[in-house]
Amino acid sequence: MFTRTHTCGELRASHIGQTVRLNGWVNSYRDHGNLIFIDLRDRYGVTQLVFDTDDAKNAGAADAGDKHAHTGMMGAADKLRNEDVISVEGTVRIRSGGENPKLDTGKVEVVVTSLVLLNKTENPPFLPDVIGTLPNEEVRLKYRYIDLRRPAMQKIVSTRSKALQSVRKYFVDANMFTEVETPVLYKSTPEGAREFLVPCRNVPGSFYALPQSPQLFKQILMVSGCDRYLQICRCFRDEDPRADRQAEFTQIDLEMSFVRREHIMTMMEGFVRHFWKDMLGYDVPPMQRMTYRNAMETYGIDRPDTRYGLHITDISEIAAKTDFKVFRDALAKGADRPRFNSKRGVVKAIRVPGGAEKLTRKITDGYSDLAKRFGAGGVATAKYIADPAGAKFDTGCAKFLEPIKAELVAALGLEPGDTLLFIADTYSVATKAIGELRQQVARDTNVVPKPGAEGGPWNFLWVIDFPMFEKNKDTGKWIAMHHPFTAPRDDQRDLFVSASVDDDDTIESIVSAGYDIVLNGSEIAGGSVRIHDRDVQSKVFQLLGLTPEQAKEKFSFLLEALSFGAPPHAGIAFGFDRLIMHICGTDNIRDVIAFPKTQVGADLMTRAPSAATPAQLKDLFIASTWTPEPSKA
RNA sequence: GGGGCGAUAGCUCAAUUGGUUAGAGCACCGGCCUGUCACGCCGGAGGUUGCGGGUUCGAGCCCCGUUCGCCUCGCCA
Repeated sequence: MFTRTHTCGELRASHIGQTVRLNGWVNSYRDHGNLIFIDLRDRYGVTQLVFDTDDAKNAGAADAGDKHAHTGMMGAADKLRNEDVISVEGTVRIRSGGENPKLDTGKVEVVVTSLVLLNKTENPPFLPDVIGTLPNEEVRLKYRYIDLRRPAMQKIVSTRSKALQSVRKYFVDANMFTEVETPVLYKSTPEGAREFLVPCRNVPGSFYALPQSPQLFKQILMVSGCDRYLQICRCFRDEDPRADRQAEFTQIDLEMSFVRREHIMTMMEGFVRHFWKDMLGYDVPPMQRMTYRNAMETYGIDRPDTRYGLHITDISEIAAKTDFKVFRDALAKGADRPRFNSKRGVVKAIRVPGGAEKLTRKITDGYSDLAKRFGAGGVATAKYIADPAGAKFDTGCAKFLEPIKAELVAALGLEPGDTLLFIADTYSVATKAIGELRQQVARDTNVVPKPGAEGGPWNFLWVIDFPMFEKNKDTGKWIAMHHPFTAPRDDQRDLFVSASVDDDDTIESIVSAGYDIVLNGSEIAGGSVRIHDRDVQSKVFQLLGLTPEQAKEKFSFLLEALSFGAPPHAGIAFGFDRLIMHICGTDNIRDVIAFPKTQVGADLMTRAPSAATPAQLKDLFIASTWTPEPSKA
């Protein structure tokens, strides 16, 4: 009936003379009266169809008809509009009007002898064949099925599909991983991200949670002897989204038994190499490694973008030698703390080459606002300029810098024409603020290369040696930096076991066996060697402030499993959506998800979430406490 | 929860510092056109300027509130 013989991207000069049937959407039409061109589109491409009164008759169309009388096939072709779905039969021939080099099928056209209108469309809100600006995202999301017809979106969808195959090829086919599915209805463990809850009808008043990750199941699988586990799984975190983050996202979840850090890093680096080769033909060079401390010191962030310099320098010792109140006050904070302690007062600086010209007063004024958003007091600035009497500091806090000029020039490699930016505060505040500042300066001075997909460098990086714990600013309690099942680095075990609950400085200094993969400033994977020793796991819970009773209530199954022959194991999870973003060169995660959600978790197409009926709630023993706020107007 | 930006025809955008009947391109409807490929030509229809208040002789424009979308801080073990 309408079984096609070819796709719309398939026909070439070699098909000339053949009778073919094509199905697809009307991409555009050019109506010349008794000659009508239709560009027919499917996901493989576009083919030009011709409806010609004379030709159709010559080609043997049963009912060629006449457009002006609105009869037969010509009359029907005259009524075709963009996005109508049609099936046509016809003959392939060379284009007599010259080829169209923009189309893969541009040498040929199909003279239609039979037209079937499979489905007439309403006037669509926008056309997949976008000329100029895309409609705004609200419209694209509401009519997602139209947006997905766009070739650019079709390409992403198929790239994502190919990527899934590539993942399985490496792990399952080549490296003996077993793909295992774990529950989506899961036990609530209210550490970490906020969870989505699912009421349980059979046990009134109780709830499942949707998993933030299958972390504990995959560890239990290791105890089960699974040995090498893979799951391409959906995870749920009820937190506000960002450009590269959705509440519902996909992870490539992995775990291996009988390995330590080096083994799993080698395996995963092999995957990255395979994946980029498979997807883009790119050979990933051996990946650099950077410690967390080095990343924080030099880049002010745990996922450094190493495609550009603008390195951060700690000038605390030099800054102590000048009488600048901003520096002095900062350095007085936690002066008795160890060198890298989060509470120690520090002064950090960035040298911006050529900044004296590139960074206007307006731009640098904005930097203080940026620093304030991250808790710092502001940004001190000074230009270093050429002068007949020798290069000198100018503007900003210049006069305070003259006494330490020689040392600053040596420490920072200053050249005339540079601008210096300073942030002075506690280690944790100054580090974060100047790390954000560095990225803003990079954007302002145009030193960020195009993304790798557009020909820029792919800078892969392992970040290792994370702290085990960090302090929660609000509660003052220790929390696991990665998660509570992360093991201390092998050489830290004695220090860890000896740490007492109230010894903050020691707890802060313990290094974990965690590792992240960072690509161009974006975290694409994170994992760790896991704790496989029940006593070590109990100690972690203790340091996190869980009583033995609480630990048992929440994690008894894990502690029991660890005591019944748990092998050493380690794992990692890749953010699959982010991998696809990099491969496709987009900075919007919604572009790589077929049916994404908005900032408030809404699906604009289906209108989810929606209210439940009283009957549904009654079945679930749920009552809502929500009431609309009375209007203030 | 906080900050920023935005919303005008189906879509993308205009609309002089608050002043006539809110315009254009594309899409749509009608007509013409036999070699186009962003086809062309003639004509037409299409608006609660997101919504609700307010200021004003007069509001798309100013003020307040609100809804929705995007970016972001917090958050994301």
